[in-house]
Parts: sequence; structure tokens; C-alpha cells
Amino acid sequence: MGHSIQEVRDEVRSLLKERGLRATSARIGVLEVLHEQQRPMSHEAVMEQLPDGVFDKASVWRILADLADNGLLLRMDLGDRVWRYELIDNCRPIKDDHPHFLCEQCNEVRCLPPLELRAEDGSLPEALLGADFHIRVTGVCAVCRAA
Amino acid sequence: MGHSIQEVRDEVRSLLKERGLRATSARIGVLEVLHEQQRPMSHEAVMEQLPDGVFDKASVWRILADLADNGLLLRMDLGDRVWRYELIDNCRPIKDDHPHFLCEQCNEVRCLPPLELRAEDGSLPEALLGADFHIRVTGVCAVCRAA
DNA sequence: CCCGCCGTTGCAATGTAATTGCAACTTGTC
DNA sequence: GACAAGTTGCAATTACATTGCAACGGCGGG
Repeated sequence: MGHSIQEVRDEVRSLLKERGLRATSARIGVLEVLHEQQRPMSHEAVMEQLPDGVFDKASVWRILADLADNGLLLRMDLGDRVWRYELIDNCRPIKDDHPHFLCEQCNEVRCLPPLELRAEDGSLPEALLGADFHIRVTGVCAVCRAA
Repeated sequence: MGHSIQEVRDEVRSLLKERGLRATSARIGVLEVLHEQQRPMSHEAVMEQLPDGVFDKASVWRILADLADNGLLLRMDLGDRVWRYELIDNCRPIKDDHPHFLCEQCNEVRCLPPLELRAEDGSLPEALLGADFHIRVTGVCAVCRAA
């Protein structure tokens, strides 16, 4: 946002160092893209933002998976069988683990504020009592519905 | 449930006929399995319940997709990138389109009652206003969490 | 500043779930 | 019972992703 490229680069380097991961150009590139775009991105979307022909497809997949395993990224399947990755940093409106809404028509992902689930009688469904769960929402967004 | 095999077979035949689909042995087999098990099933799970080596893998995939396209089955991706299919019939506790809970540890799917989403202030999030959406829940069920 | 260890990468092969083309075969109908 | 059209079985293909392995390059020590 108000950050210079150099500031972002340094921030990203220290994030990697914290977890004992090497600051390679590929990892820095991926993290810069995710920082810039501020949204959950698919592998394909990340590749499109990276300079052409510089980084290997498989390596970027490995990078995304590794960074997610190390807690730098959230990895999610929003229901269209494509992994999406979201950077956890301090520059976004919703900081915590939060639900997402995927429009099946335009494929846009929108972040949702923390949400609660209630059955019609206001209670939590039995199957979820004592469970550790998170919510995903899919459908058709208002814009696509109007069109 | 209280239905004889013959009753189920006839019910399933008429369901197919209603939509102008032929009552082939493969389709009847698949529908019988789904009727019997009363839960969303993956292609793999359906195959396991069918007699060995009788039906082709690809055909069963086509059957499941076709039946879903014709409104006999619901098709869903619960977040583990595997299609699951659920028979819409009158023999189940929750009849309408309803959300599901997938435990990522034991892979059990549980049907949930109709649910509402609320933000902390009790409202519906902005991104969902005017949208047509449905909810999916994933996580770790109480049983797996205790273990 | 250069060296070397070992974490990472690039490439190609492999995997998994699903889809598709096409000839052969059933099903429902006349 | 025969015929037309819907279905199936098989094999090839796709899309997304993962993995094996040799080569490469960060980064801490000297």
C-alpha cells in the first residue's frame, strides 16, 4: 500500500528468515505478488503476475505449498478445486482467519468478516458442537445475478 | 429404509422415466447405492458399493454427472477436491438443499440443518447482499478433536 | 571475501480425479 | 422382433498438482 518496493522486499525477507527459510528470488517474487494483490490467488493467477518465463511452474507450486505449511500463507479450496493462497500480513482490512465468498460465475473471491452460524432456532447445529470448523461460501454474487 | 429392494428399484425407474432417462442397470445400481447409504458419496465410495468389475469407472462418472445435471442428485465439492453426490429423495431427515460439514481428519460428511450467516453485529455481510449463495463447513469434528 | 554445506530450484516424469471420442451395445418403441 | 437413439466401455486426454533428482545458489564460517 504505502510501502515502497524495497520496504516490502525487506519485510518479506525477514518473514522468511523468522521461519528459517532462505530468501530466494522466487520466494520473494511470489510474496511480493501476494502482498501487492491483497487477495487469495490461485497458482495460475500468481504465475500471471510474475515475470514471464523466469520461474518454473512446479517451483511456484512448491513455494506456495511450503509457505502455507510454514504459516506465511493460508491455503484454501473455495469449491472450484483450485488451491488459492492468501498472504497473512498486517496490511489487510480483515486480519484474522476469515471466511471467503467465491462467485461461481465471475470467479471473484471476496473476503468476508468473521461470521457466525445459526440454525433456525438460533442454536449451533449438533454436528458442529465441539468441532473446530471454518466456513466457506459459494454462489452467484449480486453483480452476476443482476446481469 | 422400510423399502424392499423391488420398491426402491421401481421408485428409481420412475424417477429416471420422469426425466426421459433410460433405466439402465448401471444407473439403477448407482441410484440404489445412493438411496441405501443416505449420504453424499464420492465416485470412489459409490464404486466400492457396486459389484466388482461390473461397471466401468468412466461410465459411473458420467452417470453421476448426468443425474446431477438432471436434478436427481446434488453435486458438491466439500473442499477436498472430490465430487460428492447426494440423492434427493423423500427418505431423509433433511429434505431441502442444506449445508454439509466435512471432517478433514476422518473424511466423514455430516448433513447440517438450514443455517443462517451473521456478522458480529447480526447483519448479513455486504458482499452477500443480493447474492445467491450456499454454505459449506470444513474442519475437525468433535470426535477427531478429542482423539 | 570466498568456500562449502545443504536448502531450493528446474526439468521431466508421475499422480489423481475427472472428462471425452468413438465404436459397440442396450433400451424403449412401433 | 427390429430399429433409432440414448448409453456404455475402453482408451486417450485434460487439468491441476506432486515428486525425484541432479544442478544451483543463499548464507554462515573461516
